[in-house]
Amino acid sequence: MLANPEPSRSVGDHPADRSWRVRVAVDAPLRGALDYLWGQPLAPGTLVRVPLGRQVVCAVVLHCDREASDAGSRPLKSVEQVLDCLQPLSAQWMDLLGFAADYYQRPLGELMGAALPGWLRENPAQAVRRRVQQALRRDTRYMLSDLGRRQLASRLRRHGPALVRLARALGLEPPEADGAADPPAVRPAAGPQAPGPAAAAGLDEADARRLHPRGAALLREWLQRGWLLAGGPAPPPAPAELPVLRDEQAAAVQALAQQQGFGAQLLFGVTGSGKTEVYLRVMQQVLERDPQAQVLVLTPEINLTPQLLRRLAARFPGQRLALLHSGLAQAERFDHWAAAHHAQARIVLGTRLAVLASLPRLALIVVDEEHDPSYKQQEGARYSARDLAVWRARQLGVAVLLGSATPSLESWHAASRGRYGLLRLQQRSGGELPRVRLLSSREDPLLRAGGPVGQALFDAVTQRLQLGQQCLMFLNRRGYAPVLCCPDCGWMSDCAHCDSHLVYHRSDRSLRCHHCGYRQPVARACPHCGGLDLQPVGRGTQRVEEALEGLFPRARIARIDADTAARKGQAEVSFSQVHAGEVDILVGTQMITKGHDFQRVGLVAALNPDAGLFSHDPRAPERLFAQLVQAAGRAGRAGGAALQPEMLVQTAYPEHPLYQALQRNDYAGFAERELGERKRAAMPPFSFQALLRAEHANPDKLQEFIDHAAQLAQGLAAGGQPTVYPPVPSSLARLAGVHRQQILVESARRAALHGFLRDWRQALQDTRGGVRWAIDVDPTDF
DNA sequence: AGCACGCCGACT
DNA sequence: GTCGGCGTGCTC
Repeated sequence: MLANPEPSRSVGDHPADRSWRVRVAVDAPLRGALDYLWGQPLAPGTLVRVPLGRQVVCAVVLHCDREASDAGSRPLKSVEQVLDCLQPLSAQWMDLLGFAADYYQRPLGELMGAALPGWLRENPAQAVRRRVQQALRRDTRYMLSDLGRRQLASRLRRHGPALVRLARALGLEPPEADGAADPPAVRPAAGPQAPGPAAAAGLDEADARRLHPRGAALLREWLQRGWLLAGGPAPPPAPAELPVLRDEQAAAVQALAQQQGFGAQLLFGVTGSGKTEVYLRVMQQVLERDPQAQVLVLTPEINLTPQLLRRLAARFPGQRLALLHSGLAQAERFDHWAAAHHAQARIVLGTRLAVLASLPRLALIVVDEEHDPSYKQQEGARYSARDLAVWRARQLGVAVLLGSATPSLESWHAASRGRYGLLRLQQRSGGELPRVRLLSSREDPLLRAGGPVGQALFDAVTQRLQLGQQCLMFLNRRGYAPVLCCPDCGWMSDCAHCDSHLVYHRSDRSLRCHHCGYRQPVARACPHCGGLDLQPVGRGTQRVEEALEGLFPRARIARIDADTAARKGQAEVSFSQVHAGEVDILVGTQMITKGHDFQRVGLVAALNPDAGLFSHDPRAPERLFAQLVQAAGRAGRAGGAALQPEMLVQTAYPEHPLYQALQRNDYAGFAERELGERKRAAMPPFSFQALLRAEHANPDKLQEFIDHAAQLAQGLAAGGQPTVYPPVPSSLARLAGVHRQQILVESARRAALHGFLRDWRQALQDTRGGVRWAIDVDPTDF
C-alpha cells in the first residue's frame, strides 16, 4: 500500500477494464454520490481522481460492485486515477464524516473536501506520489518494535553484515559483546532536547540506504509487517526531570489511567493550575501503552499557543508531531496530513479542522480551552469541533479530555449530570490568583471628563509602575473611535454597505468598516451639512493608547490588536518586548489575553466590558466571563512580588451578578445562574436549536424566500415539533450590501429537530430564486 | 462550486 | 451587427 513502486494505471479502453462500478463522493455541492467504472474493485475509502463535467476532481470511494448493465441509461465515465500511494481512509473515518454530513445537513463530499488537504485535491496522482514519498521519509525515523526485535534477532545470523548494521542502527542489541560496532550516521531527532544514544533517534530512509543497498525498501517492508515504529519510542522522560504533580493533578492523571473505553472528562482548572501538565502525562500514558497510538490535541488558534507547541515538542522529542491548521501552506499541510494519515505522526496538534483528520491509530483526544467559540466553524459545514471530538472518542472507545477554566455551559451541564467526568484543579502552582476589584465608573471624575481610565485605575497603574511592574489594558474595540459624529446635524459615519458604523482610524486618517472591509479617507467636513467639527465618539485601542501616553508620559506603551498584528510578526515582536520588560503598559483587544503568560504583569484591567452584559446574544455573558477570567490569568505567576497581582474591572454595574461571581472566582455559581436562565427560556442545553440563514442583495427577494421557508417550516412542524420562530433580520441585517434574515427552530428532542431539518432542507432545495441559504445546527452566533 | 447554455443592452 | 450581463441547470 505504502509507496507502491508501480505507477498508477490510467484508464484503458478494453471493456474488461471497466467492469466494476465505483460509487464515490466528490467535493461538489451534490447531495448524491456519483458512479464511475474501473477495472478492479476499489476498497471503500480509496482516494481517486474522476472526471466531473470538464474537470478532474478528487473523490473518495464509498462502495464498489459489479457493473449493473443498465441498458438505455447514459454510459458511466471511468475513474481517471487511483491514488494508491495513500492508504484508503478507514471505515471509522468514513463513518465520522458520514455522521457529520448528516448531522450538519451538508453533502458528504463537502465535508470530505473540508477534511482532506487542498493540495491533495488539486494535484494529479504522480505529484501526490512524489510528495507522499517525501513527506513520509522526511524527518521520519523508524525504530524496532518488540515484534521486530524478536523477528530480526532470530534471523541475524543468517544474514549479511549490511543487514546486521541496519538492525543495530535501529536499536537491536548485538547478540554478543562486539565492541567494533561503528555508530551509524544519524542526525539527531528534531526537538529542543533530544540527546541519548544514536539509536534512540531512529533511522530515516536515507540513513538506511547508506547502511544497506536495499535499506529504504527494507524499512518500508518492515514497517508494513509491524516490525518498525515510526517516530521512534518516546525516550521516557526521567521522572526526576518532570515537574512534581500536585495531588489534584495526580488524581486527574490517575482517573484517566483507570478509564476503560470511551469517556469524556471535563478538566476544570483555574488558570495556572497545570492543565497542560495533566494533558502531557495522560498523553504519555497513552503513547507508552500502545507504541503506535496517536493523540489528537485541539487548540482554538494555533498561532496563539506557541507555548503548547513548545511543551509538546520538548516532552516528546522522539515523536513526530504533525500540525494541522489553516495557516500552513497547502503543500506543507498535506505533508502533515499524510504523516497523520499513515500513523507516522503520533501527536497531531491542530485547530478545529484537525478534528476531521485521518488518524488511524487515534487513542486519545485533548480539547484545550474547550469553551472557545472558535471551535465552531462559521461557514460552509458549520460543525463544532468540540462536539465532533466527543463523538469521535465515543466511536473509537477512547478518552476525550476537555480542558477549561471556564467550561462551556454545555460541558458543565453534562458534567453535572454525570455524562462527563469532572476533574477539578483548584490550586495554582505558581503565585496566587489575582484579586479582582470592581471599580464603579458611575461617579468617577476622570471618566466623566471623557478619559478611558478612572481615578482608581489611574492610582493603581501609577503604583504598579512605581514598583516596576507591567500593566495590561484590555478593551474589545480596535481603531481610534467606533464612530465619527457631526454635532451640528447628527450625521454619523455609517457604512454604505453594512448596518454598522465606519470606525475612525487615526493612524492613516481613514474610516473603515470592520465588517466588510470598506475604507475611505476621513472627511474633513460633514458630508451632510458641511460642519467642520466632526467628533470621534467612543474609544478604541488607538485612542486609549493615546490617552495613556498623556496620563503616563514616562511609561513605555505598546499596543497589540488586529491592526498592529497585520504586519507579519509584529505581534510576536511586541509580545517579546513585554516579556523582556521593555514595555510598561500593554493595550490591546482580546489578542493580549491569549496564550502568553507574563511574569512581570502585576495588573490587568478591563476598561469597559459592560457591552457583554446586555447583548441580544444569549451567549454574550458566558463569553464575557471567560474573557475576563482569561485576562485575569495573564497577571504574573511569579510569586514573591511586593504587591499581589490584581484584575481591575471598570464598570457601571459593579453589583451585576456576573462581576460578583468573577470577584468570588466562582465559575460554578456563574454557570448555575446562567443554566437556570437557559432552563427557564428552554434554551440549549435544555433544548436543541437550528438556524436557517438566508441572504440576498435584493431585500424583496430575500423576504419572499424567507416567508416561503417559514411557511414550509410551519407545515412540516405541524404538532409543534419543533417550535418555529418567525423570521427576523440577522444581527447585521445588511452586510457588504447583502441583506440577511434568519429563522430559528427549537425542539426539546434532538431526533425531532433532526428529522424536521431533513425535510425542510429538501423542500428548500427545490425552491428557486437565487437566494443563498444554509442551515446552522447548534448555532452559537445569532 | 465550476462551467455551460441562453436570451437582452451598449460598443467597435 | 457582436460582446457580455448573470439566471438556470448539470455534473455519474
